[in-house]
Amino acid sequence: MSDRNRTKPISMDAMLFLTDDQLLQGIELMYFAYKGFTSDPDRILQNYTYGRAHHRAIHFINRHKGLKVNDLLDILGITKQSLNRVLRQLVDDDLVDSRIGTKDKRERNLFLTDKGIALERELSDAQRKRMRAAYRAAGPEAVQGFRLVLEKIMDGETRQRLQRITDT
Amino acid sequence: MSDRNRTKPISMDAMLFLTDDQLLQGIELMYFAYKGFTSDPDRILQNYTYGRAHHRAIHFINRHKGLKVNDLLDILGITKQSLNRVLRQLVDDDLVDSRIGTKDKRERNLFLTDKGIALERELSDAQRKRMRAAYRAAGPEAVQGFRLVLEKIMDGETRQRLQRITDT
DNA sequence: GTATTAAGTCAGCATTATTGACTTTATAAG
DNA sequence: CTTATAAAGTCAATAATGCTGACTTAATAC
Repeated sequence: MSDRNRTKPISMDAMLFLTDDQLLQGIELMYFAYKGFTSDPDRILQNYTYGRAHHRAIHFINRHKGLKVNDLLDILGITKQSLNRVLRQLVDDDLVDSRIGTKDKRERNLFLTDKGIALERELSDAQRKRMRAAYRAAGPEAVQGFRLVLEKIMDGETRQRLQRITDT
Repeated sequence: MSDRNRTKPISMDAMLFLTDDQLLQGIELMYFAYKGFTSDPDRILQNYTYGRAHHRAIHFINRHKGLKVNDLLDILGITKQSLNRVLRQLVDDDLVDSRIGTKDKRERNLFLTDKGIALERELSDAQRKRMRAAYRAAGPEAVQGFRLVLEKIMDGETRQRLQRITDT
């Protein structure tokens, strides 16, 4: 019998349920949970002419009121051309207000209008309700763990980008 | 002062960090984590002619070897016509083997070929690596919580569907 | 023998993303 | 002051993934 076999009776991997199958289960869980997570807004958005892209724009404009177009592009990780169509619709439909920057007039600061705030409410209420129910059912400790793992799954790049925006 | 105010000094919501802002943070976390979660496979798939839809098909055919086309449609929650394009490509490219059912000859049982198994490996290795790192960094208790909350976020319908397939 | 089921197909359309090539306006650098 | 850079916006073409509707083929069920 080798040294290796004698000195590693309980591996770190075993403690963490890190068998390939357990990891695959986690991966699936992530997929299905995300599907549930987006299902409420998706259903609501069907009543409008909007899709997920609009939802995301509305969400982040609400979270970071007055953010610049470039910041939004940075957060979403999409191209200017991709956002353009969506943002133009939202501005045309009077959900988003695009104000010329006070310091630098090239910049546009984005805000939700009252109409935009109303839609944001409708969307996030549904999503919050689901999260609240899940949190309740799972309990406070589970929520702590949930958040911790999600943070670690995120790209480091994304984490930094978020930090940058939040600091501003 | 009303009874209600006196008897509820610390609410269940407060214990669970259920303020609207905390919930919104959880929602964002979910969005960004999912983005990170899919980034590795997405990068790999760019080297092929495939996308996320192909990945999902490959994943579930691997997880439930020999599953029927209808089962796969059920799991993915998409239409037959949507899957068709993807599945045909995978069969044409010799990644998936579609065998006529032994009991009911109308049915097709789906399997990965050696080539399909190789791609599945490449994709899931990357994803597992990320999950393993996140699990390690967060610790066993956090992982427990993570899984518990994700289960609760899922649609009840989805949970039942999964159960149905797993039992088979 | 007819109805139903499983699978597969074709056509057309919508959403969301991409790249490339520009324009306009405003600020920064020389 | 002129030129370079930067922020925003636009047009066109393309791709991936989903949808609905309308079918066909083959096999099983009644």
